[in-house]
Amino acid sequence: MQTPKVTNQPTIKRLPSYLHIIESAQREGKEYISGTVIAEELKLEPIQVRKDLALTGIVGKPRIGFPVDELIQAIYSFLEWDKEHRAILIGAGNLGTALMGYREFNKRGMNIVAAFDLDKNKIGNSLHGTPVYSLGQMSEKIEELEVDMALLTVPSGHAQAVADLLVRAGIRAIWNFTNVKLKVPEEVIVQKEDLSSGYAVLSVKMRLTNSQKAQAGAS
Amino acid sequence: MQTPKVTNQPTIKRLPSYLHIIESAQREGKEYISGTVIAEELKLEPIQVRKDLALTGIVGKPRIGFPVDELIQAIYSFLEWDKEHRAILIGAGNLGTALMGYREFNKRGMNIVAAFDLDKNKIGNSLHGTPVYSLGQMSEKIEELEVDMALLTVPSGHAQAVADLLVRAGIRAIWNFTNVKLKVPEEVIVQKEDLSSGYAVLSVKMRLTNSQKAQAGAS
DNA sequence: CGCTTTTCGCGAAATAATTATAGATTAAAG
DNA sequence: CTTTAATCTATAATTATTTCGCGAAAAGCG
Repeated sequence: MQTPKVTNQPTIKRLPSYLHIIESAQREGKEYISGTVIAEELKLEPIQVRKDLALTGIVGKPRIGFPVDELIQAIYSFLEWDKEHRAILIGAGNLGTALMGYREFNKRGMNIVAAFDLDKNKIGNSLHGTPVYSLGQMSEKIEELEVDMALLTVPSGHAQAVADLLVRAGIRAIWNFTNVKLKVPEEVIVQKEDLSSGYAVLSVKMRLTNSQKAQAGAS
Repeated sequence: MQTPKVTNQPTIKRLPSYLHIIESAQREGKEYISGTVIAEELKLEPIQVRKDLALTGIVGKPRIGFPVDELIQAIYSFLEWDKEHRAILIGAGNLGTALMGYREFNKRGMNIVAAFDLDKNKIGNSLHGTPVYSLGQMSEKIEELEVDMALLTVPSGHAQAVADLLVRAGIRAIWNFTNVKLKVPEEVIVQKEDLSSGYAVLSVKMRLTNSQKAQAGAS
């Protein structure tokens, strides 16, 4: 396989967790890490880890594993986390503030350069080092700051209206933390972060576990 | 198929978004909704929506669709969102506070009955109506309040230690919002909410779009 | 009423993702 | 220097998930 398909979503979603482990191996001074070790840490199959890592193009050495530094670099490059992604955040409530304070994003190339809100008490101040502007200044700032993406953390009632503003201001990628399905032109990328879906999975797992226990008790 | 497999994760993750649309149809007074309409709203294939909904056991009528009230009830029941899930939250920072204020959880059967933190200023007060206790009171309160699950929103450095406490206190399900892979006994369910994985997907989408544009420009 | 259209359900086909197998490579032990 | 065990790659097989094709049901309409 010369160029494996790069659109395997499950694989892409696993890469950050691999990165975590590989980086901690790096901190421990290890030069190599094997797929087996990563798999054990994450309770996955070694074969799956190796296949996922193959996507980055790095080849491992039998008996010792993959070169840590190269692997980290390759994952960063695959995700374009080695380049700066300038982001803005709209809605500086609790969730928005939490995201601005999330250090990991910085390491992953995301730079939240400005936040926007309606709250007069927040406007003009800064949160976790990010200046907060009024919504009215958004278009202007998007241009001025050369923004690549927007994190949307407004109350759901305002989500679509703000998304429309963002699109008109030229934003091409929106990370949507609201529970609203946004209607945007097809060339605009929307990544929806859906808390309910995680809760749904958890709920079903709990139900299955409980019914298993009930069965075990009955038999 | 008499009993379709109930462990189709992608399907389960889509159910909440279906629910959203079906409930808004209900608010508009509609008695029936077709898979086609739901699919259009979410930009999915109608066939996929129908197949997913089949999991709930509800049968639709040709030409008009699925009965709204029954469908909602069936999804709730499938996810056990028609029963109360008593939850606690550990780590009343920005993210934790945001989650406590997230009204949708209440509608979905989740009742956050207590929060725990180390911050003296928070302990004794309440946030969004949820009382905040000290971490030391946790085991006691878990028993007293008959808690089913725990939302973990502490700084990653404390995640494993708190998880150990939770397990010892008898918690069987943890919704993990930290970026730490928790080590817990296998009978304990952990649902990890991984922000980085969403960002990874978004990043790759952005890269592909940009390289497409570059190609289009070059040709 | 009979024709047309929409939508459903089922079984089958196609596609995507994971897991298994086989052979090759290399470090370390004997 | 040979053997052993761990790990890799590549290909094949399996399993999971999505999509298709077809016949049937039901509403709307002439």
